[in-house]
Amino acid sequence: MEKKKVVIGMSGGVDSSVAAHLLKEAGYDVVGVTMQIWQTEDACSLEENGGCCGLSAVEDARRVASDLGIPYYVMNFRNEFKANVMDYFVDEYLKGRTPNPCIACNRYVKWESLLKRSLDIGADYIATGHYARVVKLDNGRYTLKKSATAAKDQTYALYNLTQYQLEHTLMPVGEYTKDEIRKIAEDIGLQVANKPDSQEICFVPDNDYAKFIEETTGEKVKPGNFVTPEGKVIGQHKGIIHYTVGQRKGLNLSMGHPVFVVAIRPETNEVVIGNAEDVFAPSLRCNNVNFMMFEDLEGEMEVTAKIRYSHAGSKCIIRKVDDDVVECIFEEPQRAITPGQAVVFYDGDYVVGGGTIIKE
RNA sequence: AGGGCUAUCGCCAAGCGGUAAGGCACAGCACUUUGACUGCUGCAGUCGCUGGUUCGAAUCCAGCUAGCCCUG
Repeated sequence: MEKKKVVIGMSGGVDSSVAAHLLKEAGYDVVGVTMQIWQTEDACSLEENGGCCGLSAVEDARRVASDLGIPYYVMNFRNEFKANVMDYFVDEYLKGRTPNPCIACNRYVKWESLLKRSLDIGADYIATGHYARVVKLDNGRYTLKKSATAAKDQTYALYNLTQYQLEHTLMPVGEYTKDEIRKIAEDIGLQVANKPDSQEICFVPDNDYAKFIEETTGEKVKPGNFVTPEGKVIGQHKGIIHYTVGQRKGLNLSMGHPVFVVAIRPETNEVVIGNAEDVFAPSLRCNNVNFMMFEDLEGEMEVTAKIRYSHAGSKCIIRKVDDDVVECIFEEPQRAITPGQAVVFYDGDYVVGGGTIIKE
């Protein structure tokens, strides 16, 4: 029987490197690929920022592929990344919303572009170093299961995957803890064993995303008013792109007690400021919905929803209120429900589906 | 140019003769494959100015300056 061929997306980090190793051990015909996304050629050799989409990606990944004895290629996805991740990121902020670029990158770049090109060159699967597990349910559908370790689970950022994409995806790292992965990396002698995890937005290395937006658009954002929920003006803000719901730092508002961003109003260029308790809300709505466990949601369902990457999850009831709109009513009010962020529904360890949070 | 009140960190504010609390803001670090939240640490050699009393003053006294209020 012929070996199945799998393309592993290699970032040069520990996780994808070990994933490649695990696949090879499991008997797959493994091909390593690094996606060129935002880096310019001369920046690729810089030695900073490990992990997902870091600067030293190509150099490290090539080295790992060589160590593992697998073929290695670099594929250019700059256009796809620019259009679907960077431009989306900028547009969302300009609209007063808070995007999650990693989710967009996963969906459009990794699971649309990379998967297509991989299948084109004869692969059966693509694989990544995500902490998540692809499983097939009794009803024949594919879904994601949380990784073996609650401490590191990345299913949230992958809720968008279609059945077809899941059917052609392998995530071998999902069965292990981060420590186990590092241990394996050490045992097989990988140089990258101790590379730090990635963080921040990969294409904004200095973490000043507002500056990035202004450089991209070539325009300064307009300052506006900070207002209370009652409409009283209490100060001037630097432009709505600098803020997100729930934010406290950087407001430069000295009210005697902590104050937070409650909402952003792009129509009037206002940022609404309130107390800690004003940031809580009992429900949300989302669109761009994708379900994994079933074709479509019928009636009501009790699930656990995560409203941001590092959210423990909270019990709620979901139901459709329109063709592509799901309403989610929480048992307990949730803090900083933010338009533009993803909400992902879970049934135990399994991903039910998810969507993009919209304004109430 | 009569009378009263007030002047302490960017903002608010303790202090009432014994050697500058606290909150907010701000900064750094930790956490984090998004933005945030959170936690930890830091943050007035000086109390509007000038003199005086005292072993010792932000705290008492005098003058000056500034702001607020009342009466001309």
